Amino acid sequence: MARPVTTKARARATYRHGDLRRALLEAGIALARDGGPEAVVLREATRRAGVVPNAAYRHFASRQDLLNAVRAAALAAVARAMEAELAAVPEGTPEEVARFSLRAIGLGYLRFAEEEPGLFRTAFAVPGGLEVGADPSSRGESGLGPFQLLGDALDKMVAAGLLPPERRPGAEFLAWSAVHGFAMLVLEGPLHGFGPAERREIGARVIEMVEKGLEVPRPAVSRKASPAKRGERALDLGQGEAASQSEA
Amino acid sequence: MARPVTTKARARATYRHGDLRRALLEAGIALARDGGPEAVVLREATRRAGVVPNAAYRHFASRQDLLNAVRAAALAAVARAMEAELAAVPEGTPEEVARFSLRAIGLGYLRFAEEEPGLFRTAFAVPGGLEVGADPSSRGESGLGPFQLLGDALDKMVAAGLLPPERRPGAEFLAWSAVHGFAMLVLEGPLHGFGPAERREIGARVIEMVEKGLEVPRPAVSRKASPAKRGERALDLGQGEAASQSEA
DNA sequence: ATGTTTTGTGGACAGCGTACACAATACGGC
DNA sequence: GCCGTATTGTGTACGCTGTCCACAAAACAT
Repeated sequence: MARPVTTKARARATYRHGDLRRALLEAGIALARDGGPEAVVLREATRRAGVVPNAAYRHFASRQDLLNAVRAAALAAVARAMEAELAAVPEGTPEEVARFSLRAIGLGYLRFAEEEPGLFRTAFAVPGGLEVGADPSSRGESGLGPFQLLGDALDKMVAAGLLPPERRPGAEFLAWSAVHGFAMLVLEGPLHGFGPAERREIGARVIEMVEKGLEVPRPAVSRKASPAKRGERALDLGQGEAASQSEA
Repeated sequence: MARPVTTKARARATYRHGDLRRALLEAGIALARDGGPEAVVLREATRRAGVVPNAAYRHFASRQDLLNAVRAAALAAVARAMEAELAAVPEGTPEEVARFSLRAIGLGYLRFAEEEPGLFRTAFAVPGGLEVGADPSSRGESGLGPFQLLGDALDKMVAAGLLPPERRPGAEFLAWSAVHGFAMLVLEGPLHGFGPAERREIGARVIEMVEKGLEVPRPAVSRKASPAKRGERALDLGQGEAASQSEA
């Protein structure tokens, strides 16, 4: 309602929608919010926009294209959740700020996963693949996406001397792995048996784990006892295994 | 081919398939292997089994039911990948065995994710939810599912004195979070820019992080400075937010 | 006012999951 | 061996989906 007609507001004819693209995007976001990515159905979005199915193709190349736009919006929402948490970080020494910033990032992430599971899954549980910083519409208020916000927090930790610079490269993946994995477990069921308080407790331990994992300069465990043969083949098994591993 | 006919092998009439359920399951597994869960299409499975679409309904209540069976098989495959890695753990002191068992679990998990992304995603990236130990057909050779295997490894660590007993509850979620999250990042794209060697390096650091995170008895960081107001409001974005968060 | 570009409509198609009625086969009791 | 019954695969059909095409209406440039 009250769409901004481009020239003269000839109120009778609804042929021109005014801002169909936005309407479709918002319908898609609403669908994703309750139902996740698979609920983003093109025809349903057009239905909600009060328009014939094919009209969508004037604004999105395909359902996947619409879904990508919804995903960008969901990523932006994740970024905003992080920013909201960052804004609550109290003043203090650079060390404190850095440490609590990292924590805030993690908490914002988990908070969003728990409160907006549909959008969260849309943002991340994507079959096709995920470009971390590509789409500019996936940023938060600060103009940064979730991934950049995490990187910033880690940079602050380096500056504050909490994270050895040589451990900085790849550190976002350590942090992201732990928190993202936890969010996935929460969403996918394994932690549904736990109450919210227990989940938060475990979530806090996950974040602690990240902090611990980043701080140590080198593993205390010597790898001397590591079996030689595993070092060689490492992660490639390759042939023969995949062929026979269907369930009998 | 060469299906075991139940009574007399009247080779001409193919009306009775022999073991359609198994054929459908294997077709479903094949579909999931290259294409992930969304590629498990009921009609295509029946096509591959050489049967009319509705025949599937004599063996599976719905597409979702077939998908669940495929998922169980995929979980069993994950368990077998873990077991294969466990079998390579060398003899040694209980501490060594315990530590390397945990590492083997993680490596097996990551190895499977990298080698069988389709099956891995089918096993875990499930919209509906995931029962960790429910289905008996989701176990490996040892009769244990992936989750129980991890639990066993952690129990071994407690027995070896590497993990304080009071930290044992919930520990599988810490470990699982980190490794599962890393696997997801590998599958979903963010780490596609890295070569296999770098991915393995980061994966190893993730596992180190888990080990570090489990060993420490209590967090060194006091939480005194945590902002109070955050406890109250938690996460309500609610109104007006979705409306304005589309990219213009 | 007129021609061009943009945007929404109408109709169609193949593919999907699934429901119902029906036919072919296997099995259990005689 | 025969026959009723339960099992399992077939045929047809419906509504849903994403997408293509030709066409019409509105907006814009001239």
